[in-house]
Amino acid sequence: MTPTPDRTSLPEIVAAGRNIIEAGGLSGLTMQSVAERVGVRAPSLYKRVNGRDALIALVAEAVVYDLAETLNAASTSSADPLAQLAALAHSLRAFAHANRDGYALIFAPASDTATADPRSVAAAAEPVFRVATQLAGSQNALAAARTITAWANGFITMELGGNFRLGEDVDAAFEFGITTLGAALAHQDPV
Amino acid sequence: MTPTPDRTSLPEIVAAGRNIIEAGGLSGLTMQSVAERVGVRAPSLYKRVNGRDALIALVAEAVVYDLAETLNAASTSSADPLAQLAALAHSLRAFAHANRDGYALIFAPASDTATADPRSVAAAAEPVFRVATQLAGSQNALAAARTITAWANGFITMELGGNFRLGEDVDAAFEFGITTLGAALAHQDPV
DNA sequence: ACCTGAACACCGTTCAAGT
DNA sequence: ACCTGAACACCGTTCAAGT
Repeated sequence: MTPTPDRTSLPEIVAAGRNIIEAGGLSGLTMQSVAERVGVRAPSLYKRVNGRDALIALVAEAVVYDLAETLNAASTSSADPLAQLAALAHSLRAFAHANRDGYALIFAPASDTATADPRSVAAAAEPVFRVATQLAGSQNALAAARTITAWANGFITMELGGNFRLGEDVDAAFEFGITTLGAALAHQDPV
Repeated sequence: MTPTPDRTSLPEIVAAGRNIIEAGGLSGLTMQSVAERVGVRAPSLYKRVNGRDALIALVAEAVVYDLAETLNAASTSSADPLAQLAALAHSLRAFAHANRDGYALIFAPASDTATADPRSVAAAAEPVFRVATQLAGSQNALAAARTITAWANGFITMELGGNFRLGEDVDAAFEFGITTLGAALAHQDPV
């Protein structure tokens, strides 16, 4: 007679998915593991989520949302464009290290893996676009922003994927990239 | 009595896996789809391969091997370091476009996905290391090579992942990155 | 209106039995 | 020595039946 009260919610499900991914990787996220975490049976999840891939996409979206907040905070730390670039790069790397598998979801290259909406990713990268404009001028802003984000994301992906040789000074290579890119972009003619 | 003759081989299995990935993505690669492709039943694959993850790793290794050949060929195209950098970048991008899902395997960021041996990847990147040495001097060679590969791979990953807005001039942004990086690295003091 | 058990199709993997 | 069918555990997903 009386309708059963809600035993979970979409935000709770997404949070559970995110925790599971960070603890045991993407393969650990099963409909059953998520259901168990929120105290429900797997079929019930389909009342709020379209399926596993849709859930993964929602998790990716949540990570991007957090990343946007992090980058926004980092971009206000200084007025000097070069210092701002460094702050953005460092906070991005720190975020990736703190959210390893969640971060991997954002730019997941595999064609079948569900991923975040490119528009959300672009929105999160807004602070990068602003500093690129200051550095290279509005004419080159977009290409400059692409160069920065591509480098930073590529570096972090390689690092987290274990593609740096043991004993390498990874921190130094990261600093080298920041200063090299910063100097090169600042040499562009501002328009 | 008489032992059954071999009905398939490891190279054939790896090639089948690679074709399947390129046609239908990583999720299309199942032990059954591979077995069917080589004319055998799924359990038979375990005579030559340790399991699905091991097979994926072998596919990744095969892709890296091809990539190494491609980059080696591109690196001999010119004597000028800047032209060589451009040639390497272009051939890497062309290779990634021609081997989308195979390329994604190389730097797969997901912690659980099987991936290529970092040493094979490093070997494939040898031509990049050489041009980095010429550009930035042996002192900065490693950090410079990291900057180049991180940028190029990050750019390609974003591009293949659909993380560029529609209507953007992606080719122009790629050229911008090449010239910017080339100029910046050449400004380093050679040692 | 939400939840559940049961069921279905499809995985990866193991293994005893065939040749 | 390689191959196979059968079996097992575990997925994602659907759906009729409960409250």
